[in-house]
Amino acid sequence: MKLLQDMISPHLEHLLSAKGVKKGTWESMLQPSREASQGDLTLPCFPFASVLRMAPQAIADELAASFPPLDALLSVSSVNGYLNFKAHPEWLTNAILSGEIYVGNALENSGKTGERVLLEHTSANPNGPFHVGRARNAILGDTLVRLHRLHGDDVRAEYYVDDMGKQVGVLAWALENLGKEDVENLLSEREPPSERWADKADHQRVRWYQAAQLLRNDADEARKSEIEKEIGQLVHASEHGDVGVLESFESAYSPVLDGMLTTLSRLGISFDTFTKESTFVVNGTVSELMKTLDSLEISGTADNGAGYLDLGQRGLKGKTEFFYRRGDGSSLYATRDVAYHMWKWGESNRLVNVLGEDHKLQAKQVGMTLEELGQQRPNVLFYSFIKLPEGKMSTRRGNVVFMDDLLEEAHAQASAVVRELRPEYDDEKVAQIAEAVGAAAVRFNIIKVSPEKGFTFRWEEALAFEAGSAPFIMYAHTRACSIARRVVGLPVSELERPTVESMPEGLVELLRLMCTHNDVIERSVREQKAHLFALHMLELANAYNGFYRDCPVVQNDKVDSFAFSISEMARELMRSGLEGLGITPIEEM
RNA sequence: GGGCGUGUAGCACAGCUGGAUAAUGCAUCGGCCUCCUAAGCCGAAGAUCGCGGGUUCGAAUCCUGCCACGCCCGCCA
Repeated sequence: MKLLQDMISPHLEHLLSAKGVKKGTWESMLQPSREASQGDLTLPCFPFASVLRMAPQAIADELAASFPPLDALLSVSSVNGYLNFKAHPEWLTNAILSGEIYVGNALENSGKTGERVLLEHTSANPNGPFHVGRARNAILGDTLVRLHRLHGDDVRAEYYVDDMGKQVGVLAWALENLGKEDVENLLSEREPPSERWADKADHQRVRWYQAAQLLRNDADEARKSEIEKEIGQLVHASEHGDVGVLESFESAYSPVLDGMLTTLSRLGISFDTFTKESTFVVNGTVSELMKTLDSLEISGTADNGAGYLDLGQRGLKGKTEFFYRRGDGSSLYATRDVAYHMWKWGESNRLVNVLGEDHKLQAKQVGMTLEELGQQRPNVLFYSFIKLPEGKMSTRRGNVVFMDDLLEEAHAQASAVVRELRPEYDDEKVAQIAEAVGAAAVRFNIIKVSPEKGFTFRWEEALAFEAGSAPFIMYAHTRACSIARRVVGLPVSELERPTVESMPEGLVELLRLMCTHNDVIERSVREQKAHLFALHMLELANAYNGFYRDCPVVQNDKVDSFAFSISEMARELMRSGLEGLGITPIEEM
């Protein structure tokens, strides 16, 4: 609780420096209490024992006894060598009602902090529909975009479009060379495509991609080498910046990308800018870059003329050679990525990338190369893959859960719940609620766990609508909305602030949590841990439910002005917080 | 073989810049709708923090060895 910390730090400094303990040695130790019942902030006194030659307990006792009384403090206590500070609920009330808690807006750039962040995420190859595995990147990335905005940074969400190279080449070749019948014959043993998505280009065209991949593996040798030759020529041309080929690639992948973006938009995910990988080949920055790399001290050349950097000289372990140019002179994906990053640094003063854990080595190589060129490394958030109970997901093998299907299923399940719980709602209302709840449940299920943890996708978990899920938070928010509606037109009491003695537990808990709200956003953004904020939102909703239980806002058709003010503030925080998680804060459910 | 990551109640997951009785949800057991939406609230039970050693006043957290799982180690993207 930074609010409280700012109040007590000067006094602690005064007391401790008189004893010869410097600020640097204790400042970082003043932390939120692990035991919430003991207080809001705690200073463990054990480390001072040897310096002061006193027992920790005695130090804590002495500090507690000599700490000056402050409006901000309800109590200072000493327990087992810990110095505990408890915030005064009346002071917390004052902080909240006087607007010291920043509500923020997750949907717009405010420029409050002056930070300009370029956040690249998703950037999936446009060769087929989004599956749940790929979606972790998009959900993680979009949530970080929103949290940065909530924090007050200016953010640009960017999609790096892989518009050249083999994957797109295969798709373009297939669309050019295979008829619908060829494709269906080749894929006759696969599950047929879902009727539901028959009109969606990503679902259509991925069949061509899959068919081509099958052919490349299973055709007779003559046909195989012919196909490889044709695809190879396309890929080669694209990598040398052949504009005609790049245009044909674009017309192959564009409808697929559009389909993928349609899926993402249903999850509330959108991008500000799209940058094509080929840009840096066509405009010459990649070949410029390769020349610069050639001149570096750690640069080397292989027998066939390929260029690499020996990153082992800079401490990289394992495979130390990082190739940036092929023997034929063309660039590699990573080379273009370096050029892309140099461009990005010109656009912004902070870079964040969201990448799958399979890109760790690559990202390290790109980062080290940037440093070698006198540039900074970007911040990278890595995540582990989502698996199915049957194993790894793969578009190629067709072992996937499509995001489109998951969202449809989530909508259907949510719809069933709403119909059962609220039989009085009409179809339109049910559909609107089900859409918000379904998408929220899917997002939250992924965002609430820390990214480095691999997890297995299970339908029953993704579609749980109970405590610990998005609907739980949404529900607390609708309660606050319901109160706000109820209050309209009723007589309102004078605003009378209760004293500590008359504050029920549920109110105090809510006040404390609201006063940590901004701290959690700050930390989530700084450490790139969206799950911390997700868990905080669960706690906030839980605390609101406690307040709802203990503090009736409307009683005997009269409005308690104080309770209503707190409820409204909590409603605002829940609304903006839900938006920060990419959840639509609906007013009824 | 080398590098990186993960291992916490039956299941899932938080805590990992060392600090108190390891937090939360599901599942289990019990209680609460004449009262602002019960998708809720209150309570009970449930944990050798993968295993062994070390550092420390104090270790889930740091170091080290081992075990299990995941990802990577292409002049692919």
